[in-house]
Parts: sequence; C-alpha cells; structure tokens
Amino acid sequence: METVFDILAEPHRRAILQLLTTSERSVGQLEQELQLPQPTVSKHLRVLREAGFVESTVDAQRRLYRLRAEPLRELDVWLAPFREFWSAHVDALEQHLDRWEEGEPHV
Amino acid sequence: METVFDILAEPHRRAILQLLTTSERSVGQLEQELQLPQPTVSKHLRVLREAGFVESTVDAQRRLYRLRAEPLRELDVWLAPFREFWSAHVDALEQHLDRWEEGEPHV
DNA sequence: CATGTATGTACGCATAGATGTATATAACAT
DNA sequence: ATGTTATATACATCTATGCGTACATACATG
Repeated sequence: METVFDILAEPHRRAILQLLTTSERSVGQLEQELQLPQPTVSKHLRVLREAGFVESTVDAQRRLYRLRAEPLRELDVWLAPFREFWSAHVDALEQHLDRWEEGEPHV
Repeated sequence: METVFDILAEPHRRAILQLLTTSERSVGQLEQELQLPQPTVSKHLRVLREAGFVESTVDAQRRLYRLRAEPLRELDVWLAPFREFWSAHVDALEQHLDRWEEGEPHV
C-alpha cells in the first residue's frame, strides 16, 4: 500500500499538486508548464489519481485534473502530534525572548 | 539534496520520529521498541540526523536522540497552500449542510 | 474514413536506497 | 589488560521505481 509519503517523495508529483492548487488543468497544460514529456506526466497523474490526490473529468480528448483534499488532510493529521511538540518549543523560546526584552539577559 | 519528503518516505524513520515525540531515547531503546536490528536503526538515525530531524547527545556508551522541530515545520509550511484549498471545500460542504438543516433539502 | 490531436500504457533499463552480515570504534567493568 | 556493552560503518545484494521509447486508444475534423 502506497503511503501519502511515498507519493509525495517524487518532486514532479509535488509540482503537479502545487499547480493544481490554483486551478484544474489538462495533461497537456501540465506537460508544458512543467516541461516534462507527456508519458511522464500521465504516469505521475495515474499514481496521484489512484492515491486519491487528484480526480479527472473528460473534456473531449482531454482529461481535466483537479485536486482532492483527503490525502493531504491525512498528512495534516499525521503532523498534528509534532505540531504540539514544536509549539511547546516555540513557547519556550518566546518566553525566553520576552524575559530578555524585559531586561533579564541572564536567563 | 534530500528533501523532507524523501526522509519521511521510509516507514521506520516515521516510526522513530513518532516515538521521539514523547521523550528522547537511546539507540538500544528504539531497537527494542521497533523490533529492528541495530544497524538498521543506526543508519536511519544517521539519515534523520543529517537532515536535522533529530539531534543526539552522548551518555557514556549511549547516544540519546531527541526530536528537532525545524524540518517538520518546513513540511507544515509546504502544506499551507493546500490547507487553504481544502478549507474552502469544507466551507462549501458546511454551507450546504447548514442550508439542509434549515429545511432546504434541494440545494 | 483518414488524419491529427490528446492521453494512456507496456517494456526495458538504470539508479537509488533499504537491508543483512561483518567489522570497527568507544566507553565501561573487573 | 581483557572482555563486554553500545553504537557506528563498510560492503554486497536485492528491489522498487522513475524514465525513455514505442505503441495503443479515443475523440475530432476535413
């Protein structure tokens, strides 16, 4: 089973996803904007589609691809415990700086 | 250059990071908790260390590894534009449900 | 129907990286 | 000093996967 992380490890796939944040695009448009050979784009799109990152609709010979939220939300969930961890660290740093600004340089 | 995504693509490395959210640990502890051979743990720790995910201090023959915030924060930043994207979608869904609850099933 | 455009897929290759085994380094204990 | 514990590293191997090339499919238009 391909994890969210496996999918995102590929730079071109991340580039595709980032482009799709602004608007949906055809395969040809992605091909041009990313300067990639068409089969490469199609193969990455297949991976992204099967993992639920994107969905497509048919427009004559074209397929229009757009973003789906789910898998990235999954990543967000995975990140949650770490966010708690590092926000604790930010707090510690901020407290330190606050105290420093109040005139206690030797904490 | 190893990206954050390359590092996180490996399941054992993610497991290590998750363990370290609660407290710092020695290599031997990780070895036991993850049921992995020691060289495997050491090699993953090296990758994580060189990418800034963890840092270690020496305690006699042991090395104690603990989490660092930076790289995961980087991931959080990468995720930001997508969060905007999908929160828009959540809003759309919520509006729909709100209207439905107010007695307009045919939206 | 023939040709062109848009996209998907099959196959072979090359490379990266994860693992196991063995060994090296370093700190302790007796 | 010698052995023991804890961790790091070197080397060979195996597998997964990204890519290029070629081809297939599908729709459109003259």
